[in-house]
Amino acid sequence: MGYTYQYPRPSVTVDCVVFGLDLAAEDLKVLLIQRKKDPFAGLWAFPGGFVEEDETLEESAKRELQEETGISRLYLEQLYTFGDPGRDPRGHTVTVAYYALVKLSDHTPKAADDAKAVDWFSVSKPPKLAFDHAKILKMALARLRAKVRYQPIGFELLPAKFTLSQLQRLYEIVLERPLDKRNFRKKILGMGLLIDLEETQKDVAHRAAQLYRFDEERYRGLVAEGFNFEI
Amino acid sequence: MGYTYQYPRPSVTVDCVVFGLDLAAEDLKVLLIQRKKDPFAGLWAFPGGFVEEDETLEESAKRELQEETGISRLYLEQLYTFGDPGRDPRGHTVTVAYYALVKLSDHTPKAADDAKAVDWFSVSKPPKLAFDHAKILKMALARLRAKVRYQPIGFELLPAKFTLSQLQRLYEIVLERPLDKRNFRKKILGMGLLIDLEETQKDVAHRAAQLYRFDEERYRGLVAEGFNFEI
DNA sequence: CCAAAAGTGTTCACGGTACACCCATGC
DNA sequence: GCATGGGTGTACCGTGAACACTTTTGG
Repeated sequence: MGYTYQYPRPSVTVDCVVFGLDLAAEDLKVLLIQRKKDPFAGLWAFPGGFVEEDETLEESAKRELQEETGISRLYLEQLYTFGDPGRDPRGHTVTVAYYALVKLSDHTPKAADDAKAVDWFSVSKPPKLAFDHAKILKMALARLRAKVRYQPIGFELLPAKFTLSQLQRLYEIVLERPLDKRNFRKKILGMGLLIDLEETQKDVAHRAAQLYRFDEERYRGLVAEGFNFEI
Repeated sequence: MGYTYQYPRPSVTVDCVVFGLDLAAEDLKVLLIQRKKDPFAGLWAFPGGFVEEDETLEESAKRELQEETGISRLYLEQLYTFGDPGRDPRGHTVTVAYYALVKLSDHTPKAADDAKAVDWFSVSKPPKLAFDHAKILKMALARLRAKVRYQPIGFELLPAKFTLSQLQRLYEIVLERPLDKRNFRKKILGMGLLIDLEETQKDVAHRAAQLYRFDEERYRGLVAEGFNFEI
């Protein structure tokens, strides 16, 4: 039994580079799965797998993520397609890579999954990666760093309610450079995209900060008028 | 005869959206091929075809372009991968789309190719396109318009020697808005990326303009120092 | 001498950047 | 009362935007 074609066909897979922000450790994390089988048994890889019939690439990416990590709600965007022959020793495989942003708080420990080793790693010192996943990670990071500056995707990494300091720390972690507090607040509040929730942090050992949420609706409205988000 | 696999596999193709700049007509053009066979016989499509074993996606794109249009030297960049089931009525086909920039002067008539209808069309009024190529064209245009502003790829569309007015017209055509002549010159010359060839236009019925060429080497040097090109 | 495009400076407004202190809260 | 982060305003500078006339060349 099998499927026969006149010409050879490469396999098509999707891979997801899932980013999460660890505010406590002030670190950007990536979600990886440890491979049980060869090739690259023991090394870590992005969640992903074969594209099935009758599903779009994005559906495929979401399905694999759900199956392998239980993650469902996320920001997902196509990154790049890698198809060098030799990138998979088992045969020509073209992989469509996606990158995803999730709220780490929604998907914390994960390690004790169904016998599968799934874990978050610092993007700055990841374990040894299978296939060409180190190259994919590098490209995903570059894309995230570029995109976070001109699209309000950073909010996808934060809890729904966040403080201005958390938002600033997010940008500092992703962009790997310090930002001036007063200028940051002036700029971000000036855009009018944050809704003051009239609610403050609880259980902090210092003055409690104001909580905000991102005004998605207003953002769409402003974009329609030609507004450009920029940090 | 044939190739048999345990699971069904989508076909993998590449498609190239080739842009050329028609300075005489002040128009941005795209290179299309008329389909002889069904599906979509008679409609126009981007050059492209199946990815073969043992070639990278980019090699594949270049090979198809060479075979179908004779074009070889060009700027080529991956655009996006389209894989919706149903985008090809013959079966699930994933296509990795590239976009390319060529110097139109090097590839002018083309129409009288080996019985194949190949022609340049204005991007603003293309003919009816096969498959989901209208969607791909739209995305390629958006990418070009965005990228031309922060990467010096526009030069790929101009002859090696060009005048400042031609360069300005290029940006005006691609961005679809007028630019101020004095500000444009101030900015572009201020970057120090143009080499004055100490040579002027010939055979023009008005004051001959100075010719320049893009200083690729200096651009790479500046980028290494953290320079960002921007129009 | 006329048509056509080349070439050239200045002013103004705005946004980015630099920078330091007081405030509220919990322990 | 002290440690910890929260919250605030102003001055300067550089860049982007607006804007009009003179020069050169060929026909």
